[in-house]
Amino acid sequence: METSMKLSPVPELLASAVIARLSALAPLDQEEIGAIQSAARLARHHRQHREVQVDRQSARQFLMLSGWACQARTFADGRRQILNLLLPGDLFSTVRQYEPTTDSAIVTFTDAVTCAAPMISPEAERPGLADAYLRSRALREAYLFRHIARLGRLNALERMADWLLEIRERLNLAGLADGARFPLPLTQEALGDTLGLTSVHVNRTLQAMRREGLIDLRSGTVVLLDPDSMASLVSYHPVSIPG
Amino acid sequence: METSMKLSPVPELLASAVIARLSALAPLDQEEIGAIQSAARLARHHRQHREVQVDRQSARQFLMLSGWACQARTFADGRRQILNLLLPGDLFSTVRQYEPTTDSAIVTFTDAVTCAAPMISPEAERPGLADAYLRSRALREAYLFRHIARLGRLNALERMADWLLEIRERLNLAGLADGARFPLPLTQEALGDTLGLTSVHVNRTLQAMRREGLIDLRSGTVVLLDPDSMASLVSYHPVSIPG
DNA sequence: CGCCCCCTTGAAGTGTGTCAAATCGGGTGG
DNA sequence: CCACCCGATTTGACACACTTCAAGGGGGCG
Repeated sequence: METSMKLSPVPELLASAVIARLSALAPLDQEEIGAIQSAARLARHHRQHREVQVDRQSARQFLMLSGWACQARTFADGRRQILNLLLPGDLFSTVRQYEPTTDSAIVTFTDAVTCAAPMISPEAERPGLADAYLRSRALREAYLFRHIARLGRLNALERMADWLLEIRERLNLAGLADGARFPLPLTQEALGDTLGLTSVHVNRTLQAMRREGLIDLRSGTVVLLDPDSMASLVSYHPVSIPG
Repeated sequence: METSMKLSPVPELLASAVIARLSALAPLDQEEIGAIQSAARLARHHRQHREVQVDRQSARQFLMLSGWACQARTFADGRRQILNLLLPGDLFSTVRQYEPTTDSAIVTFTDAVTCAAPMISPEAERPGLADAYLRSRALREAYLFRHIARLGRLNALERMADWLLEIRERLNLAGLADGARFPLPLTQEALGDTLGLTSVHVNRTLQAMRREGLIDLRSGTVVLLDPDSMASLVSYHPVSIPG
């Protein structure tokens, strides 16, 4: 409960992941960074395992300031599939894709903080921010494609390896990975819902990776002990958005 | 080879799928329809099983005038996963998501015809077209999410049922499905690459669906004999993009 | 201290993959 | 018009990756 409901403790720090990520995607000028920081001052706090409700009147797009969340689809019989992971620094929107309420929603894994994404209304005035949003959306699509290929064609070990490498890459962009070490605040059941596996098999897969000396995973933090051999296992290449 | 390389046989007919689909997404005025038809006059023809190369200088986005294609990822060992199907009327772009040439590309299943998507440069001048593009992109994302849920959590029979219902829905939007009957110009191997299965198991699954009286599939045309029970099998709801 | 959630492990079942061979069907050339 | 060919479909037997069911253990928090 360290992320309490009190208002914005130091907005500069709160927005650091967003600023790191977006300015890695496109250079931002001082005014643009200021716009993000003011937006972060109107942050919304979300407790863990809650559905994220944002009012679509205020904005079309939002920023994850901190915490982990996901878009997930739940089937009638309880099966669940995580569609898209939301990490600190990510830009997201809240289109309800399917009809009924059980279908698709944004749910937090941890306590999280979001805010409306600063608008880019006068077209030419904030070229960096517009460009960063554009690239952020392109990245998002690249990761959706990777997710599809992973679920369709990789086995459990490969899925896990590919996914861990992706998460490191994404956290790294937001300045949240320390080399090959990064936080992983998901239960094995949530991992299963992400990778299309049962939690039991996630457990066995993680055990296998530990035995092979590929990872060290303890108390919500993972270290990739041999990222290179993991990458060659699934011929992993970092995504790169041209032009 | 009936789609030959000769230039645009009656552009009005050529663009009919695009016009049907886009104007179903948002009402288009006469000028906008004219813009599509002129764009279709500069069509590019692609032979089946070829990679689609479009020059990104001419446009960012393109329209499928006719034919079936896909974006697919091929792994180093030959495994292949279809990421996104392109049907007549679809709007698509050609970002290379991954690095090497083997990784992700647009490939035709049949002979196909594409053209550059008419621009929407002066913002207010073509509100219908801009809106249609926006909704087209939202639909595309909804189908990507559906694809993910399918691959992650459905078994072979469910995947096939869900996918067939989706294809009918999409073809229907472009005016290309005749009730529950529609063309399906994919080999069982291509179906496998779409659904994350082997062609052998696709075959067995189709046999099972025939035995159950769910489908009639012969010579590139499928008829859904019992769409309702198929839909309840996977709790299928048509996608709907709000406001 | 005790509860609850999460992780861990085993044994058994099953859906899908693999390998291999036969058949079908449409297009081509003789 | 027939013979051939080659890719696509079909079928069977077997292997194995993953699921299911079930039980036990660990750790944090009230």
